[in-house]
Amino acid sequence: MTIKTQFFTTPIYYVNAKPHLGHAYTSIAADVSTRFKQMQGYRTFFLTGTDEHGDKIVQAAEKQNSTPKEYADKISQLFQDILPVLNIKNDYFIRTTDENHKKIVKAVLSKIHDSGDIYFSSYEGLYCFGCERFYQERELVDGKCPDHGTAPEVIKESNYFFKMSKYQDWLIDHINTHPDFIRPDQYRTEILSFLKEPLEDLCISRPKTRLTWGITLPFDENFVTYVWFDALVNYISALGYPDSDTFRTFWPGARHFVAKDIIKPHGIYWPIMLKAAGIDIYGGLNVHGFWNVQGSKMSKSIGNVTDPHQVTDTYGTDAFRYFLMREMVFGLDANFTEQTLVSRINSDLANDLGNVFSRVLSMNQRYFKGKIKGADTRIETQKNLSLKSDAQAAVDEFSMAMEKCEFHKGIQAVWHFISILNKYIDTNEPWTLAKDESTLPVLETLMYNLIESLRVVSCLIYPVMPQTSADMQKTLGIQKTDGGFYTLQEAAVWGQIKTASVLPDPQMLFPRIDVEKAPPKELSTPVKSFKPPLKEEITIDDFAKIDLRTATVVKAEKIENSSKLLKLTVDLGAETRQVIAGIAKDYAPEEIIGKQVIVVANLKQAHLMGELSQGMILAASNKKGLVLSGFDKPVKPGNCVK
RNA sequence: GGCGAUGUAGCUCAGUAGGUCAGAGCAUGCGGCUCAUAUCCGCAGGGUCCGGAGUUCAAAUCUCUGCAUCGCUACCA
Repeated sequence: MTIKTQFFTTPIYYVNAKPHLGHAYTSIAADVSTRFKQMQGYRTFFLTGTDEHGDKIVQAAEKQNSTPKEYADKISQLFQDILPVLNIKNDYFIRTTDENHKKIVKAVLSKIHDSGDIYFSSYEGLYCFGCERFYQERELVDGKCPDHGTAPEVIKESNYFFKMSKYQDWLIDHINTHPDFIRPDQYRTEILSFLKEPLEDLCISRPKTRLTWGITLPFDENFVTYVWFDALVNYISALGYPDSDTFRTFWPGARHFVAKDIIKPHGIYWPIMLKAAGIDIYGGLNVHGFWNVQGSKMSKSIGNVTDPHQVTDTYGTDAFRYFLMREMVFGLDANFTEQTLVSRINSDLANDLGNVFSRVLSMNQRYFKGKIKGADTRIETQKNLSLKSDAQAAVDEFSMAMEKCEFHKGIQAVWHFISILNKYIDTNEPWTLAKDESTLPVLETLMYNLIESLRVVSCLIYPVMPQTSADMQKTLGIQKTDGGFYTLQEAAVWGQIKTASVLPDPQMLFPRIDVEKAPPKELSTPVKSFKPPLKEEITIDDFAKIDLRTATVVKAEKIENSSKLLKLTVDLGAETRQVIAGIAKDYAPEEIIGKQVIVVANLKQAHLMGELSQGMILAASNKKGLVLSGFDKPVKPGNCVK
């Protein structure tokens, strides 16, 4: 018989930032799924890694006076170092700067190039030589580069393009015929709706005159490959595509864990790349949502906690893993707060799991000095004391949910079982049975069933909390060597705890966190950071170039077909001008007439929606929208503002 | 503006072949137990299921419309 296999991946993380909560979640989810698949008897391969090429890395490296490679080494190491901290067991860690990866990217590119799906083409764009990049019209400030203040030049550049459009219909069909291809469903719909529009071909190169930190195209020495083409190939290069056994064994049915922001490259580019290269399409995508961390509202302790190192240091790895898996519905966004985390730890882990474990084993200690007595099946039937079917139900529900990445439901199934155990104890009152010699056999049956149930619980929590699972099993005297685990099949077999063995005193699995004694909130100063980050420092001379003037709005009207833009006529004293302002969502034309505002008066004029704009009015922007600048006393139009 | 999603108890959310679907967990209050990490068990309070209209004998659940929030996108000088 053939052993079933499963390949799971995380995205390769871009090395321009340190690992944070989002990275931790994706990796933990993939790790949990991997461990679960192992419990189902699958052979698994779990891949993670870092994405290390591109402009941003070069720039970040320059800032630190190091080379791109040195910089990438450093950040990549951070991602590698956090894996053991989160108890993630990956089979391989790939880096896009690995020689083998580069080789395979080239091989795939050659293959697609040979088959005619890559073509050379030139296009025109606005290019700033200072930044060494193209700008979209709308990115420019005053028609100039926002960084250099110089007007970008229209240049013609040639690049290689990948004919994605050719495969659009094929992809739509593939998604329709493979319901599992993108999960959960909402993201499948999203991709399909995106595919209703014609796909544009993908630019996959950068000339070396602009970027050298990348993989040279195999068919043109003067170009490097750009962005996704390099990154996505990691999923097969890591397995040793094309010839290795590992690739042959694990590639079929591969599933990629990704956050919702990168479903386009994964759901569209990647399958088309594979198709074009004649490689089997991966099995599917598991798409998850974002963690919201309420930025500035958070106290320091909470704020720091979003650093995975901090939170695991404070609360432990298993508690962190549990919280992430329990709190987020896979696919939807969720909130991360320290308060919720602590609440989960106290109620679910300490009060429920930890307490029932301690409760049962302490009783067994007290009544039988830790010795495991057996269950009397006759008494069990008579008094209806069996927990077997409840355990089986927990295993079944757990399995069904985990299979679909419904981690929260899987966990709920286990906790429902724990709740049954508590009720079972309450109903049968072992402390009463212990007082009467004649009911000792009933007590023995009771205790055996409870301990057996703890065994089942210990097996089921393995994917989410491997360490706690092992700790429980050690106490129960059933630990596997080498951090092993029980398969679902093994776990479900009732009656495995050996009678006559003696269990030690239980240790406390999860101490309660005393909320009262928690660090006083007022002591922790909020860590606020500018969002978006502050721009580069400028001098007073730089600022002096900007000519700000007071102005009065004398006329305002909506621009047809525009949802954001208002056409304003402003009085600047010396002259009146027409200014197009993107404030229509927050201000009705009539309500701003007569308002005094600040205008950037020496801004180069531009056209928007066909309308001339001779300046720009200043407004504060926040989440809710825009608030116009103004003055607390009336001023004459045309005055300087400084 | 376009496309999509969401809107159910104080909080986080379950809940569609439309009829015990008005629920769970946490939080709150009361009662009980004492084996356990002041844990566990039971009970209670509290909701116009975003508003409105419609289909139906019957709608949180279907249709339309409005409002709010979020995401993507278009034009944010």
